[in-house]
Formats: sequence, structure tokens, C-alpha cells
Amino acid sequence: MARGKVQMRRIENPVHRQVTFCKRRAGLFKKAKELSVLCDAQIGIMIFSSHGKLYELVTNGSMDGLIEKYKNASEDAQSEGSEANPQDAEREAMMLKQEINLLQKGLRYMYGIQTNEHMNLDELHALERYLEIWMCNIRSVKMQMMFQEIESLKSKEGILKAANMLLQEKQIVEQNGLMDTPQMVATEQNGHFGAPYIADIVNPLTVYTDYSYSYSGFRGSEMGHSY
Amino acid sequence: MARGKVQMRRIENPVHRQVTFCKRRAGLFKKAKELSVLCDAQIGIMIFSSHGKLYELVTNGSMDGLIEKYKNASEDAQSEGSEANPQDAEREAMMLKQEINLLQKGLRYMYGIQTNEHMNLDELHALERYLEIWMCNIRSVKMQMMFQEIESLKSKEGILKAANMLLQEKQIVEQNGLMDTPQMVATEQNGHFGAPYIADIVNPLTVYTDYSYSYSGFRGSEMGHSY
DNA sequence: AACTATTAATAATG
DNA sequence: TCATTATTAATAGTT
Repeated sequence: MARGKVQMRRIENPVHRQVTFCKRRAGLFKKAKELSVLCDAQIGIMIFSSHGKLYELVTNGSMDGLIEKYKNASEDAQSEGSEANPQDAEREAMMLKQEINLLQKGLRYMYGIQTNEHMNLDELHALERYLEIWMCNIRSVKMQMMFQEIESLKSKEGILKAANMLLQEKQIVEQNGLMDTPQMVATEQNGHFGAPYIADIVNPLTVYTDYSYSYSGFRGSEMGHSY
Repeated sequence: MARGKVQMRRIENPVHRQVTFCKRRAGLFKKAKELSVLCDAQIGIMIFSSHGKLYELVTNGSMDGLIEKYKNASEDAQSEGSEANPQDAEREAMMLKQEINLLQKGLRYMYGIQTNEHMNLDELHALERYLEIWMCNIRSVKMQMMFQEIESLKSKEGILKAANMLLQEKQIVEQNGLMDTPQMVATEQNGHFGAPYIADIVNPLTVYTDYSYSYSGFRGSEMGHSY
């Protein structure tokens, strides 16, 4: 709605993004207030900016009150759905919700020990299993990425070697009578490919032996990497 | 914004009000999604209609998670002046925020494959390490809890045995001439420290089998629980 | 922060 | 409830 259509993706320019954030946030709050007045609804909005700053709006009451109301309402909705339609999709969704709740609780537990909530043995047990599976998936993805990286390096190496050969031939043919001049031999094929971060990961193939997680209870060697 | 200006007061005609509620609610949610995408913000909206029906929208995560985040944020805002070491605390907070962001990204990555965001090798690497550390902590906590459980059971066993002995003595002394009555021997100390829902959560494995990262070498049986 | 040319939302209508 | 359209409202780019 202004001087050209806008693409629905993250605005990369930070200044521009910040300005848009302010404008549209104001617009959203205005719309919410209007909706509340026109239709006699109670509305709460929480916005966390990308920097983690909180902006909130509540119509008719306090946010805490609204959250309380929300919790009751969503509880009701949950139980209502499960008793009426014991169908697969819903049960699946319930399970996923449970799983996510467990992870969230684990996150809170991990970072905010100050919370008074506690996890029991079963919850910890389940959480542990999630983490193991999660880790395995991550390792698998990492592995794939590294394979790609290696393939890319290999093909690059091949190209460089071929180029090198050509250059050497040229030198021999064209400059037969000269003293041995320094040859432009590309010997650095292995170094420094593509993204800088590869440097941090010293050597793709040894990354995992390199992993010295110095805790005793975890037997990393048993979580085999499969290549 | 259509066929005549609208007065900013409650719409009296119920049908009209309901229609406007639907339209504007949809509009509000759309705007919120746009804001979230364009400016990389996390947004939660709760709307209670005049009839008490709940409509909600969350971008990037769950409402529960957002509410948790909100509570923390508003707590922080309350006790803003009380920090003794603003520098250390801030750096600490930054680090924690980064870590949480990484985990959140990982969670989104895990559950919402449809998102176009991707994690690079370093992020995956870091996430993996978090998970390992996390798992270790969990295992340690589990261990403690189980020790406690065992201690508790042992002492319980002792008490019950003592009680049992007393009862037996009593029987022998007081009811010398009677037949052997059933003794109250407590033999069930070891059973059941498992909550019921563990059965439901067994399904996590199916969540991830969906993830067909066609690697073959994951030997799940080797990821033993370390106790 | 203000200003507009545009687009987007939507009130009324079918 | 769904589609269309005449208008108003929001806002992207600019100053």
C-alpha cells in the first residue's frame, strides 16, 4: 500500500526494517483497537522485536488477566476436541503438542532454574531420548553437508590440476630457451574453499575425532557416524 | 476504508458486527503475519469475541512459549533497576539469548521443515554440542533422582520390615491359639515409579522417522541410557 | 518526522 | 457464507 508492492520476506536493510517495524506495529495496534471497539472484543497482542524487545497491547483489562483467560480457554478447547473426535490427526497433533511442551519445559528447566517447576524422572527420560534423536539427525545433516563440501572440493581440485597441466605445457612449449622461471603451479587447491567457516572446522574428515567432549558419562564413540 | 467512513464505536447491528469481526480479524492476523515476516518479529495475538470465543495467532513458536517469554520479559522490565553488575549481567544475558535463539532455530528446523530457513554447518555444530551438554545434565539429574528414590525405598523397606516384625510378634504373643492369619507384608516397594504418559510419548521415534535423511548407520541401540 | 503516490483493506452490496 | 466493487486507510519510498 504504497509506492510499489512489497515483497513478503524479511527486509534486509536494518534501518529500513526498523522503520517498517515501527510503522506497521503502530498500524497493527491501531487495527486491534478498532476491532476491539467496533466488535466489542478483548484483544491482547505481544510483539517481540528481532532484538527481543517487547511491545504489548491489551484492550479491556490486563495482559495477565488475558493470559489467564487464554489458558482456561485453550485447555477447554483441547479437551473438547479430544472427546468429540478421537481421530488420528487430532491425536497426532496432541502428541506433537506434548512433545513440544516437554522440550519447552526442558528449555526452561535448563536456562531458568529459578522457576519453581520441576521435571520428574519420566519427563527427563523422555527428554533425553528426544535429544539423542535430535542429535543424530543433526549429525546426519552435518554429514550430508560435509559430503557435499568434499565433492565440491574434489571437483575443484580436478579443475585446478587440469589448468595447471595446461600452464606447464605452455611454458615448456613457448619458453624453451629460457632459464627455469618460477612456474605458476597451483599448489594450494586444498586450502580455503568457499565459506570462511570451513577454516574453523579444521578438517572435515577429522571433525568428529576432534570432538573431545570431556564429560565422562557420554560415550560419544558409540553414536556412530555413518560414512 | 470502503464505501463511507466508519464511526469508531461499537456496531449495534449484531449481524453486521459479526461480519465485521470476521473480516477485520482476518485482516489483523494477516497484518501481524506480514509484520512478523518483514521485520523478523515474534507476535502473539489473542482475541476473545464478545461471546467469549477465543481466536489466536502466533508466529514462530507456540503461544505457551510466547507467554513464557512474555512473563520473563515483563519481569525483567519490573526489576530493571536492581542489577548490581550491569555489564556482566548484560553480557550473560546476551549469551543466553544467543543460545536460546540457536535452540529455537533448531526446534523450528526440527518441527517445521516447511520454513525456508536453513542452518549452516557451524550452527548445527554448536547445536549438537548444546544438546550433548544438555543430555549430560539431564542424565546427572536423573541419576540424583534415582539415588534419592533408591534411598527412600530402602528406608521405607526398613520401616516396613520393622513394622512387619512387630506385627508378627504381636500375632505370636496375642493370638497364640489361632490359625495363621494373612500377614501384612509389604513387598511392593520396587514397583512403579513410572508415570502413565510415558506410554504416550513413545511415539517420538515416529516423529523423526519421518525425517528421511537416508543415512544408514544410526545404531540406536548404542545410545544407551547411562545408568 | 512529514509528505504523497500507491497499494491494501474493507463496507456495502449482490 | 462468498464474490465484487467503490472507497477509505495504511504505508513505502522520498524529502
